[in-house]
Amino acid sequence: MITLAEENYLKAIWAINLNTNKRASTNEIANETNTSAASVSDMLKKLQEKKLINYEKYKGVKLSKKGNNLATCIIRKHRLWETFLVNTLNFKWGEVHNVAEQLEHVKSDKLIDKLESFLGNPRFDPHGEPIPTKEGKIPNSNTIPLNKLEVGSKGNVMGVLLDKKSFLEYLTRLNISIGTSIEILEKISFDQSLSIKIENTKQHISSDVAKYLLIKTMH
Amino acid sequence: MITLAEENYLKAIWAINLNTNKRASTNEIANETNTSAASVSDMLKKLQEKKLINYEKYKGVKLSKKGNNLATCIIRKHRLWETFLVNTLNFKWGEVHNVAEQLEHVKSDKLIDKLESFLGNPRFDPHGEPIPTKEGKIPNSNTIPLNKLEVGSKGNVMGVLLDKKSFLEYLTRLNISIGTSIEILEKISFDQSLSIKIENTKQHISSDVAKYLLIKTMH
DNA sequence: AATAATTTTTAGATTAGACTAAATCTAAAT
DNA sequence: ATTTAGATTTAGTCTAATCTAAAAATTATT
Repeated sequence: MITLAEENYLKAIWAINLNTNKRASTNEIANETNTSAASVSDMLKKLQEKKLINYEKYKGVKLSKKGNNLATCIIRKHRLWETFLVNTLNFKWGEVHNVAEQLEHVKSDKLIDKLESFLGNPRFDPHGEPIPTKEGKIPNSNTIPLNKLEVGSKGNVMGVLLDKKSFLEYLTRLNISIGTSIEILEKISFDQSLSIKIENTKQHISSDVAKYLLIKTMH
Repeated sequence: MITLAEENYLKAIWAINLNTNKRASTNEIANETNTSAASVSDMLKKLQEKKLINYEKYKGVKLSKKGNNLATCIIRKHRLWETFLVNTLNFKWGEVHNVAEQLEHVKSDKLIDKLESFLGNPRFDPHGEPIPTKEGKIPNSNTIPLNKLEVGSKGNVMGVLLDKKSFLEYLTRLNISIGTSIEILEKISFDQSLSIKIENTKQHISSDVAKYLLIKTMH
């Protein structure tokens, strides 16, 4: 049986592995889970014991096949619950993260399957992130972060890479949500900030914001 | 902050107080929570410390005002989630208890309020049990257990007093669900078992079954 | 009323998950 | 190649929630 704390560590390692594609370090995990390096070190031994990760002292960790399946399953639950909260219960997209973090740990395969079909088998959650299938496949959205696009490109916002309240509320203030059309007018070479046209209004955003916005370009 | 274990103890005490209307004993609570009397004794001190119960050594416990409010709130969540599982996700009424026991601990007032209004502010759950309101009021159903009725009475099943899989599956086999019409044909004085007519079919049930069936009589 | 049976509490351990502080290892810089 | 800075692990505590076994209190029985 897997505990709640273990699930949260797996999720953290999954997120680090995903972004950087290299072994997660003890400090990175401590940072992601808001715990101390010492606690992480303890927990890595337990997860190794349960064959959920590949761990060598001082060398960082990767999820094992088994650990990856479990983590993917938790992400699946998180994103389906977020979809439920926004689409069915009319939560705003910035309010759902904390609640979904609790709901994702509820243990019942039947529940999540029935929830999925009730929601109409969605492939993306309200932030545009792909929802893993029951088999663990992660849909491809063919999107690219806004900061990787060239001046002149046009496209639509398909998702965000950061599920953080302050970020999402800022987007709302900028009038940006899923589907919003965006065109890059100018890139400032000094700080990589961008002048963009949002639904025909000119705005200026930092590169920090741009890197978390997923765009599907037109071609 | 209240922990998961504390919530479960409050629920257990609530259930015992409800049925017997007297102080819950250590052993009763241990039985209800599947723990040892020693564990209960420890926990009662903590709950007393937090002013959630009135506890005197060797004298049993009652919920305090504060403890009762909290317990009612948990029951409310449990019953709303059961309603969701049955009405929205099409679970069978015998399958929902374990899942609802997990969902009831999710902490978010907004979630439970939105869920309630999504479900159409139901007053009774799929087992016919009253759902406490946000203010803690418990709707009255004007029902009476089947074993308290006299021979010749007619009525309809409005709920069950036992949320246990084997019991609910047996009811399904007897063709009994919420709304089913029932008439008492004969009561065997030896064992208090009953001959009843269920939707025009004759059946025989034990007094153990009868006492958990809530009937609304016609008059 | 004294004794027996039962219930409840206390005492002492255990486990999971966290922490701080100290020790050890790795990697970077001189 | 040392030294040093930074990362990681170990050692030792702590708290919450559980347990068993023993002690104490209450209740029931003769």
